[in-house]
Amino acid sequence: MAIVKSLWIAEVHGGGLDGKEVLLRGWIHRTRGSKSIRFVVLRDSTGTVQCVLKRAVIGDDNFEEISAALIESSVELSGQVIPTDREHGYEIMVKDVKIVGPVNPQRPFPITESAMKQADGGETEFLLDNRHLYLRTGRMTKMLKIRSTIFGAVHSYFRDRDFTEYQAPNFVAGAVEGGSTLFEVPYFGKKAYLTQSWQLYAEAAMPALERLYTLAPSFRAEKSRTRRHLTEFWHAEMEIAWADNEDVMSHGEGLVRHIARTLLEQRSEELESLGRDINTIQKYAESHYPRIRYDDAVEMLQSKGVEIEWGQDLDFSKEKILTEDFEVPHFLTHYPKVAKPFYHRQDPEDPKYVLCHDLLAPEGYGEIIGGGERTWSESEILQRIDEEGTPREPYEFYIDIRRYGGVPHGGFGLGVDRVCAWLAGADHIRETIPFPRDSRRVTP
RNA sequence: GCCGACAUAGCUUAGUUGGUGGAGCGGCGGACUGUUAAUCCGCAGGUCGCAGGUUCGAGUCCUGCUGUCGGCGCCA
Repeated sequence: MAIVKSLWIAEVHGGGLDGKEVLLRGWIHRTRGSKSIRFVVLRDSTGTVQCVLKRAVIGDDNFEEISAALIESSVELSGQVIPTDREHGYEIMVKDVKIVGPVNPQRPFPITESAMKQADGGETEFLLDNRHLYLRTGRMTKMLKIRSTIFGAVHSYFRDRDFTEYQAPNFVAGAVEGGSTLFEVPYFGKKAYLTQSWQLYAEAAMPALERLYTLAPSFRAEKSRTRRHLTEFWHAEMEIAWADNEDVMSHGEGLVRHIARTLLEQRSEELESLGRDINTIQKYAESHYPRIRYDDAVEMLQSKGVEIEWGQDLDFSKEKILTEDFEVPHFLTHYPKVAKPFYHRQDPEDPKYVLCHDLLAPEGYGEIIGGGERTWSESEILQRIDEEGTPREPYEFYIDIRRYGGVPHGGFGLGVDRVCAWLAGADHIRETIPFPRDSRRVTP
């Protein structure tokens, strides 16, 4: 082919190429035609364009070949950009075409219109089994771009504020919380576990870096069957020295707003084509996120007739009722000490509570952040561990951080996939990650 | 861990009180010089998830198993 430089399809639609000859590379999205004319809708990572192939122009051999080519065959073609008043804006009047990677008619591309029909806002077993092929369909492609932008926004938020990115090991010896939800892996004759959180290791580096963050996978062996749980999920976590619960919360709010703002700037088109109302995201990007104390939340629930006792953790069914009253994310703070693990610092003003917070996303998406101020003095941490009945030994290194110049500090963890699901308006967290892992699926 | 559904062609599905399993999409063949999920004609494609049972006869009724989906708990 005479033309060397290939263009993106988005560049064609960008205008200014009327009458110019271009080379495009991509995959056949749709194809239809008759004995002497063929229409191929070509797709690349930037969009689609209709290409018109006439037998009289490209010759019999080329014409037969392109007419026989199935959906998802990869092709390279060159032709003239022509404006059209039909649906597409611009088309390519093709002069030359080459099939690069054909599709065997014995095994046509399995993801058909009928398979996709069910996928709109949900996923079928078939599409999950064929995830490697589903990725290239429009809905997943948009989701992956939104996801990438969110990941980028997490990095830019922290880096613009002088946080240092810091990595913790993924193989660990113990749990952050619970213990029942750890994935055990054999480790040269010993037992190791996949990390549930970066936090304990982050606290170790807190006196060195003071402001640190990570964006890494966490693993939880929960047999959860819900639309907001994965066994392998992406966790954006931060830890900051000389900070109290309020300071940490304002970073949580800042980060989420920054993510929403970045999406508006860079992915409005994708969001809208997934059916998301931009005004909704605008609200999330601009509003202040209210704070409610646990006690007030319990009262609100009781006034709605929900049966809840003080001291009980707020489970999802109760979160859902709470979120009905809010149009923007909101923090729940000051949980009862009995409901939270030892690393949450108890409130010096009332030791029944701990200085913690959860950020709940509206529209029924629920918890996206969990964080708070850490128990930072040696005496308090020993007291909290002992009163929980937790053995001290596995936490010696954690206690050491307090023995050598403990300072007030705190941090939070944000479920990035949950944020993707919420902001993109996905029905299930699985829609937001290329190869979702849950208690029943590790393939493909 | 608990509760509830579902399983029919490559995909999405219809299938009546139990009586020889249909369709649309996709594929193949043909028609058509501008289509838009192109259209029109034709063809192929099924161990009705698996194993038992009831019955003259089971996709349909019963039991068990497997798989999947949804919800709860747990959490991000």
